[in-house]
Amino acid sequence: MPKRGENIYKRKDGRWEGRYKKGRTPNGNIIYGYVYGHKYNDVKKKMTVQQSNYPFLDDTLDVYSGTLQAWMTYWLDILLKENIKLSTYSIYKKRMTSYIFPHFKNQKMKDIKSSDISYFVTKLKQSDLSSSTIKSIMSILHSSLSRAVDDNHLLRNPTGNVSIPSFKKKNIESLSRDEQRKLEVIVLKKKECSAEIIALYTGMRIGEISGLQWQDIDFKKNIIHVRRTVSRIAVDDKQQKTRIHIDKPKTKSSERNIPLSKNLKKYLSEKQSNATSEYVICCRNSFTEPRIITYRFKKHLAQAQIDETTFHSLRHTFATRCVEKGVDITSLSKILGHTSTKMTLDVYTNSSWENQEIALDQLDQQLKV
DNA sequence: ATACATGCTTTGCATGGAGC
DNA sequence: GCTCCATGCAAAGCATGTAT
Repeated sequence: MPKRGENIYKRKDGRWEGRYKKGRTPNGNIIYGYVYGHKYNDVKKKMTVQQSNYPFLDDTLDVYSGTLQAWMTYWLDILLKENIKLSTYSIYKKRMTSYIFPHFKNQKMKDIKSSDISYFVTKLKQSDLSSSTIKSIMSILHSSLSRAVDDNHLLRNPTGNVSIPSFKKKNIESLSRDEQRKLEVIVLKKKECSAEIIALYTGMRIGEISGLQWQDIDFKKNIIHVRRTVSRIAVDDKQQKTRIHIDKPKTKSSERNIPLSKNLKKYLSEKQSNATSEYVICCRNSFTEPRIITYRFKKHLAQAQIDETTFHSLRHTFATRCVEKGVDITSLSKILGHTSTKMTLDVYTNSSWENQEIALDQLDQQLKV
């Protein structure tokens, strides 16, 4: 039976058709040859015969003669920049200039062999970078080189079979009901609007809360619009090394509407009446950058005598409470801004046994015997 | 169903400075 | 002198699409 990538498919007329590469047009498009047959196996045989006539396709290869550094810079600044977020661009730039360029110095891209890559990895492992950073550096290197291959500037990608050991995922953390209550007691006393309350009752991410403006809250329709994220990213600037960046949310599906529940509505409209800024979470009459929100959060945790945890765990807490209350997974996904329920399930299937029991009870109620 | 490649966001840790 | 915020650098963690 056909396998993915083999390029053999069954046609509507009942025949099998296989395609093999014959060469490339001047602008890099592949020229295919075709074989047909009534049986898959016939086609496969014919394909192997034909393909052996075209063993190498490098006649149209337009080898890039510049340095790795020149290629990667072109790749990032010209080919990639429009398609990625500024924050990603800034990370890539940093990894390139700090690790990749200093190592490969003026080496030409076409001369780099897998052994050079392995040596680079060895060097990185000897440094005290974490495996996730090494992975990230290597993935940048790998994707820039595979773009060179795709664009016919390089015969093969030397990073092909260099592997980095992966690492384990951590369990998600969320607050227990008791901890949640203790935290709420602390933050509800505050005069200013609390980021924690918003997180606990909407599940919004820290950057989203940071960018939340009063105009995003529709008190008539009872909806919170998630439209902005705030983050601090590294920039190429002599004056400043990092800068606050306000952008659209993480992904398309993150741009979403969250229902505004009754008590939260009451809480928010009270806070709105003495608001001093267009931003909901206010710091010096403007938005509060995520960093400051975490800073305050840690302080509140200490006051509430709750163990150290991350702000993101409030989002998990929200989701956990939703599961406990029997919110279905599809709705939860939408509220959290996941593109599919897959992510939601991946994260919350290992929630506590108690939750699973409740979920099963929910299921059980649908069973009409 | 799971793993991997890639993109994007948040956190950890360190330090410095304005303003009380 | 202390509190709170701001910044810099690095790492960790989250999310998605795609290949296996």
